[in-house]
Amino acid sequence: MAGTLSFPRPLTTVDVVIFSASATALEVLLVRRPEGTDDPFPDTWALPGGFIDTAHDNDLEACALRKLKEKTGVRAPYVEQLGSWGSASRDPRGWSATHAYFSLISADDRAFAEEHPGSQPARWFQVEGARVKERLAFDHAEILKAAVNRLRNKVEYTSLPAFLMPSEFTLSELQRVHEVLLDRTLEKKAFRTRILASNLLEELPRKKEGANRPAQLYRLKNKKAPIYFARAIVKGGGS
Amino acid sequence: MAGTLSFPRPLTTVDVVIFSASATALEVLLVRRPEGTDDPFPDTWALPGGFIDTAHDNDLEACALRKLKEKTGVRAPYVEQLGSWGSASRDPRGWSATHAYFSLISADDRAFAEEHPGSQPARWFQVEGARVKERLAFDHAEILKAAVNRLRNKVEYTSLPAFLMPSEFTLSELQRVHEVLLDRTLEKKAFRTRILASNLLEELPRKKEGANRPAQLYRLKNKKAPIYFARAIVKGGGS
DNA sequence: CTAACTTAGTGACACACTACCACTATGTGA
DNA sequence: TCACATAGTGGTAGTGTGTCACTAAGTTAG
Repeated sequence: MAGTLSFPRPLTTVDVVIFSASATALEVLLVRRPEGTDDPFPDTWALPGGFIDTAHDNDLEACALRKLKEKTGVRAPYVEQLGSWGSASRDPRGWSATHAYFSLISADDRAFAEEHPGSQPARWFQVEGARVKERLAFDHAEILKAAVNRLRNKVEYTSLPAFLMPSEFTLSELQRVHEVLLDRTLEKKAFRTRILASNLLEELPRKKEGANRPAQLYRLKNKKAPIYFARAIVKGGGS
Repeated sequence: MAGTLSFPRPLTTVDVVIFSASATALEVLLVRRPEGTDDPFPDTWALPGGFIDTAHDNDLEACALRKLKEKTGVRAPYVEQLGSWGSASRDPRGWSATHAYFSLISADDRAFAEEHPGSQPARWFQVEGARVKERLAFDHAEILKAAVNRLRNKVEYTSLPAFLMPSEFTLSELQRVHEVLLDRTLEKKAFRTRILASNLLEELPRKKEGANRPAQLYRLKNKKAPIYFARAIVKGGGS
């Protein structure tokens, strides 16, 4: 193992899959790669990310959080590592590896990204199945698919969807987000019992007024740590 | 984003946390780093791994499987990605990142590693708590801790421990491995009902003779894909 | 003012899997 | 043949989820 420093080093990047939820769909934030440069995939949508700045990023997570802050303005959202993808063929410039992160953004913070374009224009895209309609740069479609699958999976036994909600929300709204993510209806009573028994939420002293019976408002007790349920959601609801 | 190729590239490695189970403990395979070289952490135990061979490794997983094969002789064990660790400080040679994998080796294949030293001597070390007694190179103690925690967690709702068993085993043996991983006793009937109802095992037409009543032998129906239980193990057993 | 409508929220019981514990089964060795 | 050890089971309690019909509380149309 002498001369280890002489090993060729792969190109290394960090990419972030940033999710949010509209009223009817899961959405992912994508950026437009510039045209007229020598970089691959010009004028193509891609996951936010880029090279590690070895001079300023102390570690991978700091790098991911920096990119998240730049794109969404959010300082401390829910973030977890998704995995890494590396191969000789994923980047035309040579052997490359990316460290992919996975983030959930509150509905309150959805506007920022499209209003503050920064160096690259950004847009929310609806996720349909486990993909978006647009063609993505590199292997980002595969990374997105892994992120969506991971999220869908965790919906069944964690409280992750709660991190997509605005700061105050009703149980019905939370249920709707679950249903969008799982792509199936859930039974109201079972859902409410499960959530309320989990100690995830704090009841607020006010209700959301609407076209019908006002609904109790809640907020998250803990904005960063999810709850893990001992039992997964198994069955759906009617209608 | 012009001139992206000029970004300094971090040192990039792949490390593999290889677990097996003895009769009484979870064990991890470590290799001894050579002394008398310029490489950091000479004469120190470390996770098996090393630099990506960009000329021969097509992707990260292939690189991990190559290292696994070299160390354990096993071609297709259970492998999953654990995560990646990267920072300016984890390697004295500069900014470095490692892609960590996580593997479970059948008790049948434990002997190979210590009998075929290859370029570096290898040894199984007992895992106590989430660590080994020896000091490890780099941030490998942290990676090991993450791997142990992931494994412990998954024991509660997957069939992962089954991949640590020899090709034929009894339910009591499987339960003992669960108990070692969870560090608590389990209730026999509950455990057996859960496992048998899961369709994980295939009954063999023979029994294991021992000092007492012979026990039914089983083998895995699927050597690669784990089972995910809808409910986690919650409570323990007596004694 | 009242009825129809819509969404919020609950009561009561069925169901499935796990937990518990005492019991039986089948071998060895003194 | 009896003590002992481990394998394996029967029966029932416990706990969270699933089901569904019901009540609650607002709006809107007449």
